[in-house]
Amino acid sequence: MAGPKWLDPEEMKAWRLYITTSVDLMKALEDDVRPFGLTMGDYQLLAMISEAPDRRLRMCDLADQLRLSRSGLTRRMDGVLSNAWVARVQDQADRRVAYAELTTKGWNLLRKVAPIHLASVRRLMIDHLTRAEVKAIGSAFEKISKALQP
Amino acid sequence: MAGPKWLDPEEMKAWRLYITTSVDLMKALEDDVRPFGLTMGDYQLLAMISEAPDRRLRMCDLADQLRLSRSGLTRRMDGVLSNAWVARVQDQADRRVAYAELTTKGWNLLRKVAPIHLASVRRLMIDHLTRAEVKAIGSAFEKISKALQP
DNA sequence: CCGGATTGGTTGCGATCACAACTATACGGA
DNA sequence: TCCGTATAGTTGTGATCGCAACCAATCCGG
Repeated sequence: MAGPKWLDPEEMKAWRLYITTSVDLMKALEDDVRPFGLTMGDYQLLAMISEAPDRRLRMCDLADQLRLSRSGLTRRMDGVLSNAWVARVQDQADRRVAYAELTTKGWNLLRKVAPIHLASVRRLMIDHLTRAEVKAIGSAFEKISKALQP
Repeated sequence: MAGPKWLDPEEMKAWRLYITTSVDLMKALEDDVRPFGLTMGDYQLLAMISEAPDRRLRMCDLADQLRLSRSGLTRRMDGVLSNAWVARVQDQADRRVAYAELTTKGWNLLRKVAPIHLASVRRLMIDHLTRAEVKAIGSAFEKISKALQP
């Protein structure tokens, strides 16, 4: 390991601000989607499905992409299913498989909320950053992500 | 608001990698402290107290710094109290106030775990970044943090 | 010095989510 | 074909945490 046991002041500053600010940022984004009856978890689920072919995704792929356990996804689906934003579609070929499919109602909701959510991301984060900082965050987390892949 | 409704590709890349990688990173750090019987929440609580004068902190200040609600902190204290890492000390002057005070046992644990935790932060995050990226993350989250202050 | 407002902290309750155990389906080698 | 294994998803249980309601102690205006 290259480094000493401790982080130098700049590393410590980056680490601490990243950790504490991330929590605050998430709560603020949560506040901005709540008026639509959504949690950030719901929003991310809808957004993820909306980008898949036919606006449907296998449950287990969805769980992986959302960083949820299988059971976590089952429980989260309860909410979006009962609101009829997502429909459950059983695969005919492999009957173990279920798809989560965005309904028209879900799609309409997402079209309404997405611009507002993205405006929040801008207002709370992106608009405060220089282009270089945006790029640095992109490249930094890309490397961190790759290193985490095992 | 300066921007259009959507994020441009670099902004979107930064945003998405930041969001998803942060979850993975937290889980990996969680894994690294678990062998010591700690959660990251416990660790951050101990670390926060350890830096305060006399290694004690008022409950409500601790809750604010940890981004926990009052009740959330009460519950989290249950764990560290029963492990005797932290002691509860009632303030004599203002009898509403309780302090969370690091015990010798808690201090010894923290001295053992801190280098290992910080090594994890290095290995999983800092060591993959250039100095410029570390600085950019520091300055970026500093600005985001300031903008979030109500 | 008294009564209302404020502050500090806990408790009841509900939401979220992970782990382990379970069911059901599909696959693959003998 | 058949059985062992792997894969997809759900359910029981327990941990974490926030909100609302609550109690206790302090502060403050009159």
